[in-house]
Amino acid sequence: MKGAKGVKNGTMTEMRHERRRATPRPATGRSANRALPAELQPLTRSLPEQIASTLSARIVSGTYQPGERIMEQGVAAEFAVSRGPIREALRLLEKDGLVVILPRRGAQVTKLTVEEVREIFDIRAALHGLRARLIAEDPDRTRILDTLKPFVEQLPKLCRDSQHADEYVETSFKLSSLMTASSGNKRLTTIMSSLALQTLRYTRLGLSTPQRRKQSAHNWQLVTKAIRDGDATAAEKIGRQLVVDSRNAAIRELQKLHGGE
Amino acid sequence: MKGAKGVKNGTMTEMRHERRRATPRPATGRSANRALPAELQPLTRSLPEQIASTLSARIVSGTYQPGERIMEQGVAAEFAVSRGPIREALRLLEKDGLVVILPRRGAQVTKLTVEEVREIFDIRAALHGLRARLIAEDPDRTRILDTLKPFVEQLPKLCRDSQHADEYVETSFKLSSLMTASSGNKRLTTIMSSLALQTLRYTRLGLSTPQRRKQSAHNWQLVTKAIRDGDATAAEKIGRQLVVDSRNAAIRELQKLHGGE
DNA sequence: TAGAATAATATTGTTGACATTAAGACATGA
DNA sequence: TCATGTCTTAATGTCAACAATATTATTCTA
Repeated sequence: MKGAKGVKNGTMTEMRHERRRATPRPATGRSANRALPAELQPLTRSLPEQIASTLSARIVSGTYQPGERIMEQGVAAEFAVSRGPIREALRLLEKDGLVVILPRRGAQVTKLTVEEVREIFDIRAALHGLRARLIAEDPDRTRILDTLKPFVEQLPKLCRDSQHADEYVETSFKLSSLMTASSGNKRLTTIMSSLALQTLRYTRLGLSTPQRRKQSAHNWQLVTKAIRDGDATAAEKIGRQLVVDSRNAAIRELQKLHGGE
Repeated sequence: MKGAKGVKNGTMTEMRHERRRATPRPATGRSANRALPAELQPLTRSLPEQIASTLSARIVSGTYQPGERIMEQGVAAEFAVSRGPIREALRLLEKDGLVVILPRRGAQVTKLTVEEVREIFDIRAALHGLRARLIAEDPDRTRILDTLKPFVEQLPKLCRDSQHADEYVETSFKLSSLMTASSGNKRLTTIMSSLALQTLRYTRLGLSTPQRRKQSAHNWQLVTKAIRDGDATAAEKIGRQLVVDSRNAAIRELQKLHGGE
């Protein structure tokens, strides 16, 4: 009952001794000793970030179940590093809301109640509204819409066949991410990405029927139109409604499965 | 140039060996081996949490300047612990957006550009609107308003004298926190507390004149009234406007100080 | 002197060992 | 049978030392 713990995914790529080449360094020579050069983010992802990324994928994909404990030494053994970097990685996941860390009890995959799912969707709705309004008010909105166009047009094609359900979810997720990034509000991007990731499995649940996908695709078209028209108020309203519909569908399916996930 | 680093605040209270008593444990006897008992949060704050709390106060109060680096061994020496707990504490602060941690470069106090301040206030505005709407739709809203009443009534008294400026900010901050907690959306509470803390210094800046404080107090009364009337739409609109006014004032003062903080 | 290469130093990253505590197993007694 | 207490086990918390890297200071050269 002791060994045979880890290796839940195939990504066990010996992260130690990776010798990631230091940033090529633009040879400016001069060292900016001022407080923060900021701007250029590190090209080289740190070890904890790499580990967090892997674990994140497992959580979102369901390899790690909600409520499941993630224990440090198991992960440490798997990645062939000590527990230090694992702890950092878990803190990063906590920042994204994917795990909860309780003192003396370690990390466990976030497990949301129906009520909490509803709460997060409410927040997302408000922020989606804000996002739609910001873009609708942007003079550059037509250029932004052009980059979104292929995705919006892709959605209706993926409605019918249940075979393409996953692809639909993925496309709408990308569309949403791209749209958020286009809003020009960096902090909003951070928060919404985090919330979208936390609710991705529930969003997927809510998009399991063709009708719902049709409704979703329709909503996206409406938002796009309102933005193109520059109608900020309408864009905000529809953007919010899009998430509210998503929320209702998700909760309906959730309660169909069991009373209190 | 080596010694004499730390001890920026008087709170150097030998945190090591604190022997915090374990949670009294409700003596249920039965051990729940299921995944997460959840609910009851640990009564005993962990060492990193205590340290993070102290550092947080210093950042918000300005003892640590924006952009300033916080180096691990300095803080470790001050609190008489090793660097491990300090790192965890810094991660906690990062989660609250009070510091930024860059790989190989450590933690530095978050320094916001005017544009970023505007962004955060925009998000806060949307969420304040959501909050006001949620409460206005709550059947229990009158009871909630009763708990808020003393604060709302306190505000106008603190408008005139610039002497009470700090007290005004503090009172409105508490009022806002209390109101968020009353919204019933726990995740919203987390996010808004974090954003409010990040922008506290700018909110303070925006409330430096008596006129602004009068405007703010008036807004609070309007929100309260709309909520009492159960007018969710109005409550949302005013709740949002309250933050927009706060934002505009803050940015005005910020640009009065210098072009690009 | 200015600028670049180089050395010195300070700081973060990682590790393995140990301390502390929680969870489960077992035994005892009502 | 159930509750209580003790013991065992396993996990997290902390530490100090070392490795890798960034930053600063120095030296060298044009």
